[in-house]
Amino acid sequence: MWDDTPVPSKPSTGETGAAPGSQTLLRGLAILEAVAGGARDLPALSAALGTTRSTTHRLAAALVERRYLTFAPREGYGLGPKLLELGFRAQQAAPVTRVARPHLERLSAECGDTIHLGVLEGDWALYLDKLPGRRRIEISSRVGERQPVWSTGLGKALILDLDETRWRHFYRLGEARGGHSPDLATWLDRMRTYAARGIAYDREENEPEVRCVAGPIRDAGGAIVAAFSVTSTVQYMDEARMEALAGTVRAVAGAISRDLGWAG
Amino acid sequence: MWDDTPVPSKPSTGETGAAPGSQTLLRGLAILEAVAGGARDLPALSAALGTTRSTTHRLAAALVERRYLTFAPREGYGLGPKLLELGFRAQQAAPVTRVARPHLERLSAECGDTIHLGVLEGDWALYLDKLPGRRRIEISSRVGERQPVWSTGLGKALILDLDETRWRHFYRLGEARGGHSPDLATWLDRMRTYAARGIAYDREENEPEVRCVAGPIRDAGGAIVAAFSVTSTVQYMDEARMEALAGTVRAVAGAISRDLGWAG
DNA sequence: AACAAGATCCCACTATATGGGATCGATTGG
DNA sequence: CCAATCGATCCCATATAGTGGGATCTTGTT
Repeated sequence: MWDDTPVPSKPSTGETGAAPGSQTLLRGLAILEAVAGGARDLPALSAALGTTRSTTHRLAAALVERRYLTFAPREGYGLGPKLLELGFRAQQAAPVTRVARPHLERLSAECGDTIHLGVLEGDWALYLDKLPGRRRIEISSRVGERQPVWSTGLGKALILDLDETRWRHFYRLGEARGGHSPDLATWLDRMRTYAARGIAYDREENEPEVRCVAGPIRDAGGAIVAAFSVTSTVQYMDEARMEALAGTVRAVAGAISRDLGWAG
Repeated sequence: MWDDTPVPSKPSTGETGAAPGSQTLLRGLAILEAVAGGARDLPALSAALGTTRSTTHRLAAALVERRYLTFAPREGYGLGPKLLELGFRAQQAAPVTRVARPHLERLSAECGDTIHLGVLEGDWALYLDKLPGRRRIEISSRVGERQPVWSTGLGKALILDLDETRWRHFYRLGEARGGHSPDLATWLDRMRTYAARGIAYDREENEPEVRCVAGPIRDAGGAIVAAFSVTSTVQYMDEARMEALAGTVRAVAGAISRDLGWAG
């Protein structure tokens, strides 16, 4: 379950990064994403792609025929069952998801907060699963999406075992794309604390009002292969609750890890 | 196992349904499905598509670049995070799934059998969700897949409210594609019983050894919008257990329906 | 070190996708 | 009730975008 993001190395042909030779395929995928983004009818799709009705219609029709999209006369286009199937398979491909699910369900029922499960994919934290939680607040995150490692509790839990050189690397990645809240020294200092306790926090460092507690999941070899986080707004997450959650999170993380063969 | 497109004996009219004009897109989708089917490297993909290395590579590269596939030097291709995201969204698009999940999780924990959630899509039962269960037996079904209505417990639960004319229609669909176990009269008779009790069974009618109990889920208007089934092999499902499960299934079906606004 | 297998790149040819426009069906409103 | 509108679907001449053979590079194997 690894994937490194290739860095565009050809400055000659322009910055687009779009390797030509598959226009039709890319347009088809763009349609999928446009529909996921809420486009319901042909004009909307044409606008999103910048193609004519004809072309858009032909591609959309092919996607419907292959069940990647659904089409209903009065409602327009929707995401199709084939995506359900492929998405489900992609999720099952990572054994972590299947093993962690029941544990996280139980935790979710118990604490009522939003729970995320994720892995390290290249320099990013990739969300594999999400359990919404009972509160009416909506945490804006999506399964399949990438988040910066340095700023999220989940990301920090994923790199708990790495050395300081690598920690700096992740901090620098964040620096490159916009200002940080904490300076390097503070951030490293916190990471050291998190590493020592085997739990990572996020105290509104990234998003105001949003706090979370995250724990690392280890495989049989003891390596961190995934992490999960319990997220809520500050009103449900005072210092006392975070401390209490730390214990729970550590216990659940241990249970999942043991299911993966971890002996620690 | 395969999503087959039936090949007509007479290729005169080109009945394949493949609307030309999107070869590249269709090939790209075929790659996705080949990878889902286990193809790991370029030669395997080329063979599955019947295209040259070049073409296959270009399409696969585009899919990797768009995160629909992953590629790792030693492991080859895999389904990518984008599919996770789209699949998750497709699932959330049906509110039933979200509402039913917690109830089904609880039921799953309680009974340990495989549970399916599905809706009626045209003349088919479409699987929306699947909870594996604790037994080591594997029920071969996939989320996003379609099953015949007439032969599965889930399918029969979906059409419980329809009239006999429509029942006959579904029975005829099955007849067209291979022999039935029960004759029409028997089948209709059973359907009447199921309808009267508000629960559908499948007593190895479809697959030997496989039995299930299925219940209908109703929306605020009382219409059946989905159904779920508890499936197991006959060794875990004697008559007594089926009777016991009927009560549980009816209760859970009612609870989910009430969450959807049903007042019954 | 030479070999083998797979991935990646390149380029001339043509099969393939493109978009303008015509058609058709359903909704809206006058 | 008919006219106008909007969206979906179909058709076809054109050139553009995709194809595949082969060269090249990378990585693991004997």
